[in-house]
Amino acid sequence: MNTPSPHILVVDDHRDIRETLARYLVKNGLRASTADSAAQARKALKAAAVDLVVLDIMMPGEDGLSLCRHLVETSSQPVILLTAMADDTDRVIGLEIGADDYVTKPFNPRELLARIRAVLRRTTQGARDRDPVEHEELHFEGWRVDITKRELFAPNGRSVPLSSGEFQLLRAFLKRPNMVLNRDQLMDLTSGRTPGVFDRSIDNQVSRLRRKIETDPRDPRLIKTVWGGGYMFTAPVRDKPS
Amino acid sequence: MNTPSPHILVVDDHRDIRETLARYLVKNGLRASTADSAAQARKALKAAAVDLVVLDIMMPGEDGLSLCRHLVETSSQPVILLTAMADDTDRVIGLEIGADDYVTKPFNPRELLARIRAVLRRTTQGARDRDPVEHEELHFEGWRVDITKRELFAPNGRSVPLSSGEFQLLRAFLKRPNMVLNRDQLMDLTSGRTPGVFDRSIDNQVSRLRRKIETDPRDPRLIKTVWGGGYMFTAPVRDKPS
DNA sequence: GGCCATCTGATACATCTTGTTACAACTTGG
DNA sequence: CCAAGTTGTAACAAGATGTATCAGATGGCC
Repeated sequence: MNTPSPHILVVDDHRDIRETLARYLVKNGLRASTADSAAQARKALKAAAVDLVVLDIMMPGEDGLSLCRHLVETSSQPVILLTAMADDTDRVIGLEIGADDYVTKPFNPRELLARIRAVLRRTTQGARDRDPVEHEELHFEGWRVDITKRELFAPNGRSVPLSSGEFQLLRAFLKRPNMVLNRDQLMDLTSGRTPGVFDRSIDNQVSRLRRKIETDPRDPRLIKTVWGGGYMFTAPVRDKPS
Repeated sequence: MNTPSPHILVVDDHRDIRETLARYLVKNGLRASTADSAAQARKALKAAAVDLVVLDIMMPGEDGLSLCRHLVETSSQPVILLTAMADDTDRVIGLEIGADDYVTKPFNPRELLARIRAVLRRTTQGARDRDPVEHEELHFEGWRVDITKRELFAPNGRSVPLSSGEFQLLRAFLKRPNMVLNRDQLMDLTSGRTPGVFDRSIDNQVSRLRRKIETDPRDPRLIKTVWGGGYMFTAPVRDKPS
């Protein structure tokens, strides 16, 4: 399990489209989950770390456009809109709201896949979808992380010892920078177990990690808290210093 | 103006399309130049710093697709392909070659403009200055807001701690300056939940935000109250002056 | 095994955040 | 000026978060 393949969330109220598309994406090396309404989509987004959302804007109940607006405003996932009407007005509105792309039904799944890949290519940073190299090195703000050797080096070059759990947490953050990860997702990405009801272990690990990598743990610049949402790593992460 | 407006190169062998589109782009605050063949396009690319290329792939002489491939491989300009045929195969080929978007003729100029803006938004900050993380920075009245890092800096440079909710509210305002936003809209833009009947939470958040960013909270200069309408942020907001 | 250091989740408690409520001040229309 | 409705904000409570401390668990070492 080197680099997980990008996870796509397909939101559409038509069961056949939803399922067919998801299967097609999986067959092409992506991970996919589905939702049949805006409400369900919100739940799915909380349950797993999603990298891109394919969203039908014409759905009963909550408007797709409203969900799209909310996603663009508050989260960092790119959005590709899907619609039955080939109406120019709606196309433009979608793009102006901030969706990353727009595909009209009936769509060619191969085209949608190409667009998904194009958007991912532009939006993912770091080594997210790069080939697993044997010496995976990540850099941020002068820090250097050797993923395979599980070592962390401070900007001054000194090695900082991290425990296993702290390292897994850091790696989870580095692979998804600028993305809010809630406690369930972090638990899944680090230990893989299911969190208890009053589970504070992630909070503890974050606290311990902060103590080691933040200049001032009381005013964290790297690992931000998003109240009611989780945590977010914010720093330019790059693959190798050029 | 601090940041020069993006320069678009329109490559098409139809004079009317070329000129009309260029005029439309200029009218909408972009700079534009034109070329009627792949050869001329290459000259234009050498003559001026072009930010994005709109390229008709069906042209006499050198193939548009070949130029597109060349651009994608050797330069960093994003490319939007333009074509007369609504053939799926060509669409997909274009995207797979690495074009950033694809529009079929006849096209709605407003849509093309929206797509140009979308592509520029994605590519400008990222690839250009080698910083893979999109550093979305907004400025108003000496204040500086780092959207991705969720940080606010006062005119004196000192960091002002904002809670998660306060930050989301400020961001919603900054993205829509001089626009009256009612409580439902603000609720949707910040928390995404549906407001109760006697919901005063927005009022409270506004009050808390004002306390932090207004010089005199009792005489607010930045966040105005519109009686019976909502609130409005009024201050010249500009993008990162780089 | 016995000893020790380290790691990690659980617990507890201080602190922070936010929606709710209440009430005073203000606005509007008559 | 009055009544009804709207807004500002203090006070409060529920819930979320930060982290010190502790107890098992684990693993190295003799």
